[in-house]
Amino acid sequence: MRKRKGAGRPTIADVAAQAGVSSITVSRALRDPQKVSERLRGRIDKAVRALNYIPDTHASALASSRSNVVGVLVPSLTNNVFADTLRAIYDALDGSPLQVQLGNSRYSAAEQERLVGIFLSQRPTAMIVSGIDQTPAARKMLEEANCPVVQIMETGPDPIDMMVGFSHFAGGRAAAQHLIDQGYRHIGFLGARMDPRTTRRLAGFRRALDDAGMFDPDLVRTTTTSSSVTLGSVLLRELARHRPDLDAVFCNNDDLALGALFGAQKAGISVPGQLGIAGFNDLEMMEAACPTLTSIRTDRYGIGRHAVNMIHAVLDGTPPPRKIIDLGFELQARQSTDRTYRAV
Amino acid sequence: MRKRKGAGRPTIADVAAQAGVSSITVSRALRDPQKVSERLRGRIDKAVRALNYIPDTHASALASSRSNVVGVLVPSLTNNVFADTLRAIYDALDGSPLQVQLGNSRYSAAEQERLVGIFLSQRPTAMIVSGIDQTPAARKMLEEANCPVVQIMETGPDPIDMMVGFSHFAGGRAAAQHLIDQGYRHIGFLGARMDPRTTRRLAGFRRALDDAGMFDPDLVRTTTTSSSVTLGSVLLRELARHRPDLDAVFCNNDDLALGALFGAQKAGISVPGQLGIAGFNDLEMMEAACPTLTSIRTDRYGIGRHAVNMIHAVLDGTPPPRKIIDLGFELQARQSTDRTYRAV
DNA sequence: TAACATAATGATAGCGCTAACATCGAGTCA
DNA sequence: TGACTCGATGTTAGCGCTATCATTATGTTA
Repeated sequence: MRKRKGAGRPTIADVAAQAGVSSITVSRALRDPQKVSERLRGRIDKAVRALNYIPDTHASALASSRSNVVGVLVPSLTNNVFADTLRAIYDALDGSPLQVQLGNSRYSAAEQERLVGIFLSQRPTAMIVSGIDQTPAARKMLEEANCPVVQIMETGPDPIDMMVGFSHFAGGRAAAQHLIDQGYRHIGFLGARMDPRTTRRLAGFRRALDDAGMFDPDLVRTTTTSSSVTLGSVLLRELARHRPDLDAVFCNNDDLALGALFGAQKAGISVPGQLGIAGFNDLEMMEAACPTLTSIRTDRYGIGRHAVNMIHAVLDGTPPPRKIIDLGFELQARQSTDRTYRAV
Repeated sequence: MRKRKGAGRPTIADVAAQAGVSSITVSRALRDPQKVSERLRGRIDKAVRALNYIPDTHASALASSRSNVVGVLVPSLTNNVFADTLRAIYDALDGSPLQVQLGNSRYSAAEQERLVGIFLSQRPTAMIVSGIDQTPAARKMLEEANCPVVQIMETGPDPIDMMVGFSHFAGGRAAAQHLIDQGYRHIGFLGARMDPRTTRRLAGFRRALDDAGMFDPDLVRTTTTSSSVTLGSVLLRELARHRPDLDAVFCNNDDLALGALFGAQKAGISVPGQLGIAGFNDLEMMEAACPTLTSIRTDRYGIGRHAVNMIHAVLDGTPPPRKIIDLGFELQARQSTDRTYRAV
């Protein structure tokens, strides 16, 4: 025979037969129970349970040309920064029928492009992508995707559709300015990975130091390897050995800053007396450290929340008033950059 | 008219028309290029690019009753432990056509059950779920899912299908035994969240102390709130104030252990001289800390890798020889539990 | 050269669901 | 009472793709 077999699972027709109704009634009972009388609803529920029926997402998406997927692309799963944003996205999507489809681009624009293609083939309800440095092809696909698109983590002049983030340049600059204001004069930079955002932090750092006539390229230590506490410890000790006049470091993230603290402790350098340390993002541990560590607080959770809210707004037909939301940042000045602080 | 509109995107038929071939040839050219002559392949590729054609996953999945989704359920996205495992899963799936669909159960068995239902409705190729404490309904669904299922992070006697992990009980016991062996006598326990796995670590801890006649429930501090460095710092100081005889703590994860170190430093308690500290998981920072922190190293990356390998094996028709893989753990004894260690 | 593989392509009919329209009975109101 | 609304249910025809079989062109062998 010419028949296909399917997956062998019970279908909506099986449920309909068992309940003695038509398939469409089952479909309605499942999607919008109020449209079906209580009597039939009871019979249908019973049949669903009896057959262990699970509706087929793909068939549903195909028939309605509507999926319930929100595609989310992040460059890293290990980085706490994105974990916070993801948590916000999951929280904000809670209760809505939307499902997250998560992609990990591993800090590669090419990989992001590949994933954009794969994700769009699911006809997502919306897309959330990290950063503003998409490849031209990825950008084109997203522009033509016919769904809301939110770029997160950063702001920039030319959104694909919508944007939520903050200026990493301004953050880096503020951190450097703080160190200058605290009286540090030989300020170094420790940077790992050097993706577009950390690069812009460095640019902001440099601008502040340039403006103060204090920039010294020899005090900048960057690597493309991924960030870690160990790396921060190593980089700091290298730099301190190479340049004994170093009196402060801005670390392009908090892992490095924590590592720098440990590195200083191992090298017998007192923080903040001999060395000031500032990080970026203000992870929870910064406040708990001893001494407490200065950082630039960023609202990762807010970024995720706003991104989902913008999407909901568009889907509800009430597009948000502003296409670009800058959530800013906040300097958290703590003991590690307080020259008047003396350890207990 | 009775026509539906679809999503308005180009379909495989549009590509076929443009290339002057039949749809099925386009389908073949896209899925298995060798089956189509070079001449047609060229025309088809051109048409695909010209129309910006993106195939529809849902239609494909429906027609072939086969999706390329691997459903992965983890209890947390913020926890580094799962981040490592996820990274391994993504890495191991690289190059295969399989896509990860990630779900966040937030440490709730009920939420996990709900997500199992949602995920199975996508007819996944395989499922990876965290833990062994599924609800009966979730377990039943997974057993009947007709796809490979791997339970990860833990081992237990009764797998749904396959398992990769290690014994948290044994890990907790080994940590406690180490502290006993190092000569500590008033050993406390700091625990956050207290999900099934951390509870089993506590049980292992207790067993070791019971066997040594040293268990003191008053030295156990647990909370159901989620783990953090700050929490570790707070719990340690509370416990040390309440019980000045405390001479060591086993923290049910590394965040708490790091916090305990900071808490001790703030309280002027020297580590390891006055207080030994051991953590669990051996995150990268443990080796970088000052003093370096003892922990139980677990192979989170290996868990993810093995899970995917098992799935690939089953899909290739060569089921793995063992249904349960215990990757064990490894005690990393460092300065924080070395009573002979003196700070520089 | 007949008989038969083999490769390349096509026609057709679903996959399991839902949009769009159709029907039917019960109430409503002038 | 007849015209009409309205809610509940059903019929039909796709959504965009691929499994399955059919066909045609191209060698290959005895």
